[in-house]
Amino acid sequence: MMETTISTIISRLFNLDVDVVLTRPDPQFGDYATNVALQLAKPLGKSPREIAETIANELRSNEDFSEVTVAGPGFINIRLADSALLALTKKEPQPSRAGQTVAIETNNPNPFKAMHIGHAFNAVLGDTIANLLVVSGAKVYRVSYHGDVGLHVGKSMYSLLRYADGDFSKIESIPENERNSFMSKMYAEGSKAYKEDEAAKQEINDLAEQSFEPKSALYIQIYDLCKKWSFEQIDAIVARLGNQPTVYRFLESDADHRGVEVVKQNVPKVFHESDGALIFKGSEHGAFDNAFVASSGRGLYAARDLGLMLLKNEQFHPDFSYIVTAEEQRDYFKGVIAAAGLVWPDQKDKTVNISTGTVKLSTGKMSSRDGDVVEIAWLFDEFKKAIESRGGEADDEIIAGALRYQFLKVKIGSDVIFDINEAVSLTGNTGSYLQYAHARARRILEKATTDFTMPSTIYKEDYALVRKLGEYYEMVHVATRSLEPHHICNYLFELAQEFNRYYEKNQVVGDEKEAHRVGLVSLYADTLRAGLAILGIHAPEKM
RNA sequence: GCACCCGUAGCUCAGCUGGAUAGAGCGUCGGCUUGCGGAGCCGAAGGCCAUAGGUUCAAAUCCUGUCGGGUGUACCA
Repeated sequence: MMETTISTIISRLFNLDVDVVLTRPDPQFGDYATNVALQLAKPLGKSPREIAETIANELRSNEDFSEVTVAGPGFINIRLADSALLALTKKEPQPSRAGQTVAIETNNPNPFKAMHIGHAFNAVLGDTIANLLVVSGAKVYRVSYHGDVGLHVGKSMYSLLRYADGDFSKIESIPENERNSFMSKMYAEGSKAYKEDEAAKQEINDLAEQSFEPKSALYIQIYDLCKKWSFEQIDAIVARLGNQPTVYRFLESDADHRGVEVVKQNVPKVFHESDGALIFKGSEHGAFDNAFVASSGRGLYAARDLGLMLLKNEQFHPDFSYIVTAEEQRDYFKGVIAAAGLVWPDQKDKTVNISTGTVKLSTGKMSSRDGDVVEIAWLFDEFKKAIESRGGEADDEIIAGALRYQFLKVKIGSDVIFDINEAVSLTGNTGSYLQYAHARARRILEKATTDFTMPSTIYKEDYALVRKLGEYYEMVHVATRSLEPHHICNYLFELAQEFNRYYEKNQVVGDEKEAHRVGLVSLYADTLRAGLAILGIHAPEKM
């Protein structure tokens, strides 16, 4: 590592231990830069430039460096020798989580409700973070978790039972392609009745209770069928979005009694009785006081999350367990995680909540509570139209690429303002730009008339591109360490721009340097494909 | 009320373990196409990085106040 080389030199010269940080400066300055001399100025009582010169002198004898200069207030700028710069392009990302086992929820839409764009956002983020964990060497289990009990089930069942009117076959005969909107409608109607009609509210509460212990055979028939339909829909949509399949589906109905058991066993050590409910005083742990078990004795969402932790441990024994949720649940999870740490001290901080922003349309926030639902199938159709209007062919992989990129390019935690026209425009910093860039590069390789050689020298016109290619492994390291996919988006976009600049001025096929240039194109196309793969975006050969 | 998050170009966002002239996309304006895919490339205009202080050789980045916005605040999930 270059950093350690430099810090070794510093400790020899000045007898001081410092963390050397190398940055990528503006190309005019060099390939790497460090400001250690500025940091050392004070403890050494010398001028930073003088210190920088002393260090630079030592570095100049290193054969990996073609030029070491001191600039500005005392920056040390390093230019790499061609061989060293080319070596960077072949460097593999470090497996910083090798040996770790992790579980991560990569989707968790509730059955009986419609899946909207917010679910897609969450699923894409979870899946991409899972990809980052894989790249960093962890053994990754992708799981899902679904709320198959509770009030929302009562709302849907209210409408479903009315629709069936005692006859199960009326539900059973709903054609496959109408099921999603049918379920969505059933939930909306139940939701409306709950708000507007006191009698309906009573009935829905009872039906919600029945999601734990059904009272009629018809309830069970409808519940089981619609749950099955929901999961079929969820799996299909998630696959269409380009997510890797999950290996296990956890259900709240299974987590519930395990969680309640845990809570009851830990009164009064962790939980306390208050107004008949069992609560955790989250306010003493940076969260808020929250009921885990209701006064009725019924387990609540928080208890189920504890039960889920148990189930995950039994299944996978993960070193870390990641849960990706919207930021609204941040304090809630802070409380649950704090409680879990007290219940199981050896599991403390094992569960990590990654909070995301919200997807908003220009018209406002979208949710399944009001009618302003953006269905994912509709989004796919819009993308398809836009791509085809450009004369392109749009399959699901192309569309999912555009959609995923839109979600992933902002820093995790930020809101995504989803402007359908912008998302669909396909120009600029978009998934389609990158997919197109890749397809173009592959076409060049296809047309090449000579066998390519891996570049061994760097011509003047190659420099910017080669340097960018050499940043890949560093960028992956940053992204995997922080579990922030947007770094990859930014990098790939910059890389593609750099290549397009190169390609604009330098002919590849037919040029006397063809073999060399085709080698560069090949390196570029492979890098692009590798980066896109982490994002879960397909790199097409043609489009 | 209290807690957490946020405020960077007209719009949408990067940059924030402090460092050299604050970047990109979209939009606007102006160029480039007799060559491998123009979904492209080049250029211009556009910023007291909300605001007032503080720490520092150095602040968009750290600290504090103020203003503005968002989210959460137990028996929904």
